[in-house]
Amino acid sequence: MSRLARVELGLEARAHREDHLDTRMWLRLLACSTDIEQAIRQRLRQQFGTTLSRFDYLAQLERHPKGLRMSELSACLMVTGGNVTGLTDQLVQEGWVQRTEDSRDRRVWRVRLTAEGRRRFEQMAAAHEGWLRQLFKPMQNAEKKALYDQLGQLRQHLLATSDSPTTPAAPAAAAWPIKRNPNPGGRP
Amino acid sequence: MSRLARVELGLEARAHREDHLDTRMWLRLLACSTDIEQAIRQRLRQQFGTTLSRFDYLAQLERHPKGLRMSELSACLMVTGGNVTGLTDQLVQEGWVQRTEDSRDRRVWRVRLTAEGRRRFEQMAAAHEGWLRQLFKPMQNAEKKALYDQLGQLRQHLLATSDSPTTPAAPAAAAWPIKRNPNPGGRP
DNA sequence: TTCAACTGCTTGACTTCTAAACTATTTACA
DNA sequence: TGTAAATAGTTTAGAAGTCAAGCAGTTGAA
Repeated sequence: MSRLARVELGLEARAHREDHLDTRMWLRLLACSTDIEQAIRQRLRQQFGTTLSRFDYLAQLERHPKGLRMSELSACLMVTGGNVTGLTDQLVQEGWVQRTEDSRDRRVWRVRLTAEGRRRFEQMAAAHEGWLRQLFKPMQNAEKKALYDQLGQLRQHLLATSDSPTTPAAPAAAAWPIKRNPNPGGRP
Repeated sequence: MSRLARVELGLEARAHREDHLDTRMWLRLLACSTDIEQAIRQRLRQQFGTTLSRFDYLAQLERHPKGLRMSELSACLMVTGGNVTGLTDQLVQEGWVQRTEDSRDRRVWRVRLTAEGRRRFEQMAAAHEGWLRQLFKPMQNAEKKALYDQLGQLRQHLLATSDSPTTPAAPAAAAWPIKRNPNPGGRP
């Protein structure tokens, strides 16, 4: 057994037997996700010298040959605009993507893969799919399909809930009974 | 609809229709996990002024009243040792946890919750469970149970696979056909 | 037509995580 | 016993993320 398994299944160990099913489900979901993510991250780094964020970024562009705006990338990748600016700067400098101006609105950048970027991304994508095939090899196809469908339903619920006005995104001014880090901004 | 949903379901948009089931399953799993994680993170920050990492850290300690070694925390939390050192420093300074020496081995620290830390954590844990209940409210109980079981099987497979010698953790010296960022370490 | 409000992106200060090198201690064994 | 290897934890440089402030361009209403 791996070291992780010996120490009570990692993050999932947070679940007490008496915890609510909701909590146990979430911790298990998180643990699976983290396991896989770390495996992918490691392989991307070792075999391609790149990171998961960059891979995700390129993957979105590959889906959209006409390019995407920064703000669209930001939404697709579920990260902030500042982050997209930084990633784009790097990838442009390394020749994977290019920024082009939008003729209608001079504020916007349209980003797309370069030919070279596309070629390289396709290699990574093929490897990526292979890794996943290997990771999920022990699962029956029916199992996979069932899990895929369950997750689809969960996602629907989540998206629906997140819009509902019954979930105030931010309680006007939340009480903060807890002292914040008195030294924000790095080591002494 | 939320902004995210309009833009093709976020990370899951990476999935082509023709992608292998493995890929689609992973992207969907990741998307669910990210959605929930961001919701929890936001609430922890707004309502308790703390972070998910700290919450996870405290949760592990709460499960282990006798305390844990740094290395055990590192394994449980699935993060590196350096990270645990940093989190511990903060939490000690803020009075949530305490380090005590191990009498048998002077290299090891045993970390445990302070009384105050435990008291405060319990408040957060209660809120946390409430948030999850709300997030998963639209799901049927049978659905939840099914998903929980599916994920359990997946986790078993993953842990088993990660140990198997057929998955070389690190190919001896991987080819790096890709030029690394020529300017490592920030902006020009 | 002009100016206030909005939008799209960038910047800068900061946090959190990683990987890898380092220190201190323990263990194994010749 | 003495020393090499292993182990526990810390440090450091760098990646990647957040948030908030700022700037340039666009829009809309007086």
